[in-house]
Amino acid sequence: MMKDGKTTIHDISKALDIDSSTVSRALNNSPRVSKKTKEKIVRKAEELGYQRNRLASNLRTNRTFTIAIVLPRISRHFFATVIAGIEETAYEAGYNVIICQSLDDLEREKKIISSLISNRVDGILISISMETKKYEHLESYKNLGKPIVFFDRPCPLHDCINVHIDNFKASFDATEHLILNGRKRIVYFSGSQDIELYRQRKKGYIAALNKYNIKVNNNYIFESNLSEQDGVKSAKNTLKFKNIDAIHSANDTAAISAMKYLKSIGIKIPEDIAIVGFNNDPISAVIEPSLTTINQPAFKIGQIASRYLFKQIENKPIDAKNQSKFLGAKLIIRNSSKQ
Amino acid sequence: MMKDGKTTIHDISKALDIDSSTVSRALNNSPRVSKKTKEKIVRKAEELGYQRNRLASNLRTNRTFTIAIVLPRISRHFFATVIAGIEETAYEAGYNVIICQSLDDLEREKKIISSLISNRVDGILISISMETKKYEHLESYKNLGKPIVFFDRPCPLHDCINVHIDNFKASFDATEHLILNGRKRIVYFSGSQDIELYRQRKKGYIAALNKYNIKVNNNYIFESNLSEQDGVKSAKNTLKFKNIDAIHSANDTAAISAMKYLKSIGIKIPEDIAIVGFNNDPISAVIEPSLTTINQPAFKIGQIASRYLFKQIENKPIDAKNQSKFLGAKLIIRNSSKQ
DNA sequence: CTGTTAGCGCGTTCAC
DNA sequence: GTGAACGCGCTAACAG
Repeated sequence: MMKDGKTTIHDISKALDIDSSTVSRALNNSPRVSKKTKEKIVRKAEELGYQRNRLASNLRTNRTFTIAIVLPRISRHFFATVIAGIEETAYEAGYNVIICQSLDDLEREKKIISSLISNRVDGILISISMETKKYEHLESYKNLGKPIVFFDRPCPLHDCINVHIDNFKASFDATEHLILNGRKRIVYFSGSQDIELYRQRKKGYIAALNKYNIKVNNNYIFESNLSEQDGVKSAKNTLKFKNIDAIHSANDTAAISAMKYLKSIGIKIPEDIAIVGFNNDPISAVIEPSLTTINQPAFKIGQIASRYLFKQIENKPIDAKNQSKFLGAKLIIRNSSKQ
Repeated sequence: MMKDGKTTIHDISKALDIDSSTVSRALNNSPRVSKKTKEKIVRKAEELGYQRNRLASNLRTNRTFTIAIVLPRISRHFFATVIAGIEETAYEAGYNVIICQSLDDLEREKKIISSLISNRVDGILISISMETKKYEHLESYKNLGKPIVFFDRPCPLHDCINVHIDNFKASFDATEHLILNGRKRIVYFSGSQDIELYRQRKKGYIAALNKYNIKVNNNYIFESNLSEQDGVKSAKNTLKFKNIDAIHSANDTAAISAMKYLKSIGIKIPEDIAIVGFNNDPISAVIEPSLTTINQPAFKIGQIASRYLFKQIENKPIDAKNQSKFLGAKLIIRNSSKQ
């Protein structure tokens, strides 16, 4: 048959002289339809090449079985891996995934959320843009009674789950690692202190210095957006000091580009200088095997964040106080209403 | 107001004592509504925090402003970059993007397509799974009158556009490059010859040997799925021969893992052996700068493929005979009905 | 267990 | 230029 895939439940209904509501129930595997009629209906449906029109059922039920991922940039390895983790979970649970890039642009993020509201996605997984400091756009989504889960970049929005690593600890460990390897004059490439994640990382760096009684030299701390250009710029600034023996960068983008630059001007890494980066990207580990990096369990983050989302969508009980360890970077899961 | 974002056109209709159909027209910017009422309506809509319910409008119009990308694996750098290219174009054109991974599993691909039919996505961009040799599932989508564009992996399905590089030429160039650098005994890691893309690449390899009067030695050609494990296995097989001075791999995964393995057992690359890989991933270029790779213009492929898709969705004229050059890998765009 | 009825929120006739 | 009425395809609510 296959006539355009436009077969509706009414076609089945007519062909079998069974009411369309029964057909609907049967196709939804409702327990309130007898096995026999169910079988008859299912057979006919296949015969006619029936495919449920989800648009109609979405409208009726006000559900879409679609979730959205909103993140700065798909092509960053960390995010691509998070997506893979989410996608796996979603596929198993029967959800579609739509993906939106904010490009770290707040206006774009707002537009995206507005479109997601119009499209009535069942839930949102988001790593907020660097520019996001107010959350009205997200609140207006929440007001629909639909859940948001934040990953990577924490957000204090009421009654939302956050999934991210323990940035303080990861940064502390990385710095300590350098110190224990005899590096004491450590330049720190910091991210914007408007952002919780980077505040935590900076604190970790400082705490490690304190632990080993190394004086914190504010001149050694460069704050930037940690872009590639920032990495080069910060590397150049680093060279103005004598005797620097390590760089700790709060993200991998800046770490890698700084390293590339330093190599290009003949500085041997890690003999002349050691670098620590937050490794989201396999390049950093490959480009210089001795580079110290903090692995973020990206795939796991995706799985866990989306599982929490699905639980909320399906009104299942959640316990968002768990804190588990993964790959050496402690993973934090918390519900911001509990704070 | 913001009462749940549940404002409908009827709320606006009541508040203004204008019929809802007029409200609908105004919000769709129909020319058949006076400027004044239009303005009044738009103002009220904003005041009430109205957001169109796309579920309803989708049902009515049988359009979704959503396209789907179906590909083997998101986390491969090549595909992640293609996605970024598609997403950019889609965002500009006002489309949502939903992403589905086939994991190179035909059954999964079929399920995905079936779900996309149910969800009435406006178009599909697909890099078919390795297992896909028949195309009924794709045809039943096409029968809805909706377009499919194939990228990376060509497909002969009638009346569909294909976007991919010139695999023959890329492979020829790579082999020639090795030869011109004095490498003559070149092992070739081939992909399955059931797949058009790998047939082309193999032909390119052979053609280059022919050009320089190098005899094709079939023992030097290993066919596999080019996975990481295959890379190691093929590398081991390569070592059984004496005097091999180059490896040309039909994909980067196998090339990289072969190279890692060879390095691990003390073979110096490229002094003892040169390797050519198809570079989809920046790692391969970074891990061994002298590794020769063929760059695929992934972002461009995404942009171009999605532009063709949007044109078809919007019934605009298309010319799918263009062939442009990009980054040294000739890009092919063709409509399979023209063949 | 099955049928009847009604309506999700829009967009589109067709009148006037 | 605007209003009334209908229907997209499906499912929830209520009968029986």
